[in-house]
Amino acid sequence: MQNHDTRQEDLSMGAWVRLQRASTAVLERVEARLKAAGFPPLSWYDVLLELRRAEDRSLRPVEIERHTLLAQYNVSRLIDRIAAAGYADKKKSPEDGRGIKVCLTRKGETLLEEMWPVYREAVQREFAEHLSDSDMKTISSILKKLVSQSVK
Amino acid sequence: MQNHDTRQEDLSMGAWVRLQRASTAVLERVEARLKAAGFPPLSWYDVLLELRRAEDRSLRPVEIERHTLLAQYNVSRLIDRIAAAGYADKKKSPEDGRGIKVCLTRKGETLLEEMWPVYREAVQREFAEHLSDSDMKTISSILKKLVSQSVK
DNA sequence: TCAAGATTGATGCAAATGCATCAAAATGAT
DNA sequence: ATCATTTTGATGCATTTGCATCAATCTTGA
Repeated sequence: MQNHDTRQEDLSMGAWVRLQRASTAVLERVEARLKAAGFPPLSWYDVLLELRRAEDRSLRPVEIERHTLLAQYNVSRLIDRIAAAGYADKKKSPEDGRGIKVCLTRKGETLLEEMWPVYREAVQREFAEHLSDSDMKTISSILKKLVSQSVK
Repeated sequence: MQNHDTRQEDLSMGAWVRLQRASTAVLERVEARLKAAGFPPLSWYDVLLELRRAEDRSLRPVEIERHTLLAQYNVSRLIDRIAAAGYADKKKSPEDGRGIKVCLTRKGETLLEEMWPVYREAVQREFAEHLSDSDMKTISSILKKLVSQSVK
């Protein structure tokens, strides 16, 4: 028998495709609810949330990059947009001449507070409502194995 | 106690975030392998595969839209790119004056055949290898509940 | 100390996506 | 049959992403 038999291959591809379809479908529905409520995309929320979690409510772009899995050039421009909208400030990093610090503004905190109930309900309705608590625990622990894996 | 208690909320949000992170991370790695091998993005493969599965190796754009969850305007332009590269032909639909039929070409079939081993191995290495067969069955059956849900 | 290399963040340009809208054809109700 | 409605597919425009590359600064090792 071959290294990868057909049965196992079907199983992997099926699970793979389902993972992609399910996460895309639900993400689109959640994003649609945020947009319908007049809010920016989820990526803005993610960044602002990371800022709020940080020590002094500020992070360097490179840290945001690591937290969010966004590409460097995307972080750079996402920050520009968020800052242009007044939800964060870009300040020179005191300890690293190359770097900047992205600081959450009061307006950014307010946005987080306003988005949260809408986001929470969207996830509830489009995701959590369809699964049991046990389902969620199960996929959490399985998917955890996929997030940080060795590069090769 | 409130309708949504904090414990349950943490559970849902945790599972939700993990779903998004995991699927994005693995998708990026798989796409990177395809690109490194000189192939077009996965969306091309998805479309061509749907064409090959179809009755006469052709589908109307609206059908592709439904199979792939891509937006209408994205399908329209993705088809243009795929056709421009010679992997499919756009023909007038005989039974519907509005419609077109997208037909898989021989070159498209060849691409599918050439991409398949690379795609298969990418999914194996970046996804399947990290999970047990039982894990894959489990997430398949759980995620199935999320794919087609009522619009509400 | 100082040169080589790595890290950080920005940006010009091309490609892809999202949005709104359009025209053409099909459908359906009267 | 006719007209309003729906469906299908395309497209102009703005936004976002991806790629390659850059300049500035930091780090390391001799």
